[in-house]
Amino acid sequence: METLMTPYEIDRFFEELSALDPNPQGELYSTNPFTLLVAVVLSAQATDKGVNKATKSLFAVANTPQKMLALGVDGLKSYINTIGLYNTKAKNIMGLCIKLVDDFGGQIPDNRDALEALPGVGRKTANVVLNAAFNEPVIAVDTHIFRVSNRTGLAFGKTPLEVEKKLMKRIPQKWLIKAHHWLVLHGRYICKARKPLCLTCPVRGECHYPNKETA
DNA sequence: CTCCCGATAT
DNA sequence: ATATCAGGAG
Repeated sequence: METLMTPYEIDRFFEELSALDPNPQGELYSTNPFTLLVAVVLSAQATDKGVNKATKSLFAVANTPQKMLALGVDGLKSYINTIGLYNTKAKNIMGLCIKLVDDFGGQIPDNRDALEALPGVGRKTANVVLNAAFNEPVIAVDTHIFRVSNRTGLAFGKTPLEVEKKLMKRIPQKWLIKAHHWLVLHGRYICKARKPLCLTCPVRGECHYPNKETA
């Protein structure tokens, strides 16, 4: 049976991450809120490295909804066909651009309901935009944060939404905005899905993951 | 729950 | 060879 991190351990946990990386940045390439939104939609079940490779040339040509629409769905596909699930992503991005132009004057809406009403945008993507583009203290629970939370004992849950609600209650306000990036980066490079680097992990002292001696 | 679906790490 | 990657829609 796994145990939850104590409030004291949670504070230590983020103190450690803060000391190592005081100003954590996302690794998805973007130039404005619109390209951020598109990059996050493309990043579903894909590595950000692979997404960045495609978006570097795409965003040079199309950094607004209007310019994206001008490419046409097949033109867009020619840029992103190295990314998994690219057919549905291309369709969603075109629909998303139409809605941005028709309903929001080409701007990115700043509330979750409007964001989630865009094709291809669910709660996780909406939360990333709210956090990164509008500086709101929300946690977007992706595959990394879901795994890190359940492993370390930061928060347990069977679904991302369940984990998100618990994280919002358990993480002190002062860490909340940066916690999102810290947890994603920690999951990507240390608390990896396959071979977590427990022996050299900076937050080993606070972590409740069993079997970390053998990993 | 299934489908979408290429690149990369192991 | 297969698990995994800043998930979302039907």
